[in-house]
Amino acid sequence: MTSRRDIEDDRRDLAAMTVPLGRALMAGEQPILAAHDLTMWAYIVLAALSRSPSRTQAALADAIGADRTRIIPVLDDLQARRLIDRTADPTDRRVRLLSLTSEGQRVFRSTRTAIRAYERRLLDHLPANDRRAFVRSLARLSELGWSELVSPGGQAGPDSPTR
Amino acid sequence: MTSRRDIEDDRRDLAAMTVPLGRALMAGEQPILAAHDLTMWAYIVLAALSRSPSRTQAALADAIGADRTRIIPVLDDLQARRLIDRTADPTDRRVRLLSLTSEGQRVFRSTRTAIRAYERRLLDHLPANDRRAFVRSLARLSELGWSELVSPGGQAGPDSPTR
DNA sequence: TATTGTTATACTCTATAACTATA
DNA sequence: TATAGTTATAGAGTATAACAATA
Repeated sequence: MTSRRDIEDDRRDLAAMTVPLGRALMAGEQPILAAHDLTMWAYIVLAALSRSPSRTQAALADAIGADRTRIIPVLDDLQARRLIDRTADPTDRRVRLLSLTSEGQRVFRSTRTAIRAYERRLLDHLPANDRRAFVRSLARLSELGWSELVSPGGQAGPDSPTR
Repeated sequence: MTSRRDIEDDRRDLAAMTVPLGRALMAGEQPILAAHDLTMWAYIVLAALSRSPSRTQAALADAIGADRTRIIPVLDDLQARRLIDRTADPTDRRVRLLSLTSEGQRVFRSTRTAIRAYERRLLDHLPANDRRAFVRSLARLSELGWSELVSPGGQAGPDSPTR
């Protein structure tokens, strides 16, 4: 007879399930983002600034796991479209203070609402209990931080990539 | 008072949690794969062939969501190391029959065992119930296939990428 | 001298197109 | 002519390095 443990172990690796799922989720968001005239990176920036304004671009890049140099064209565009404010700090003119404009907030909220509707349709494939546990677990693992994810309970492990 | 629904909706997007988790899982597997002298793609190929041998390279590429052209150097290497058999089908000499050698099976199994141990340490961060529900849900969603993931219950949606 | 932001360059991964051989 | 496999090339996305401004 086959034990419960054997059954559970007969599955794909977590990475082999998680990575393609992530790609599919990004692809699923794509048309929604396009309908709101946002790129993925632009949306990520708006989301980060909606959580909290940022005092430097480097801090923002760090918060979203992006390279410092890569968000610059994104910020240029968002600023030109008046979705973010980006002003030099008077007390340290090297620094750029970043925050959402009210229009930026509006665009972000409406985009996120559409994305949540998409996610709800997707999660409908799971029974209600599992659905809650799944989202909760995902959130929990996401909070862990790079090094604990890469080598749980363990030593150093490989460095975090810039993104 | 805040409703349960509001609390649940105050979270990151699924993609924003899933994609970084996937990257971390890949990074976590990296040292294990290196210790077994395998690249990620080599491991993916071994895993696919362990599930079922493949009659053509194209079918294998398709099964693992890879480009036909990209697995070729991987197969060259695995063959040179006697981890896979790769012989021309006598009935159609265009075709390459692919299967694991017994050494390939051994390497794959021992690598997967190490990866499972890593995953277990990681999943220890979740309560036992959630852990089971999480893995079960991940498996369920993974079975859905690209188009259902991208536009659940919906229309066409963007094409699947080659990988 | 150190740091923020920026620009220019290089690199990695992936996809596309062109070629060979079989059918 | 169509298909499997292969090779060579081009493209996207990303990271690295060098630079200007400010502290």
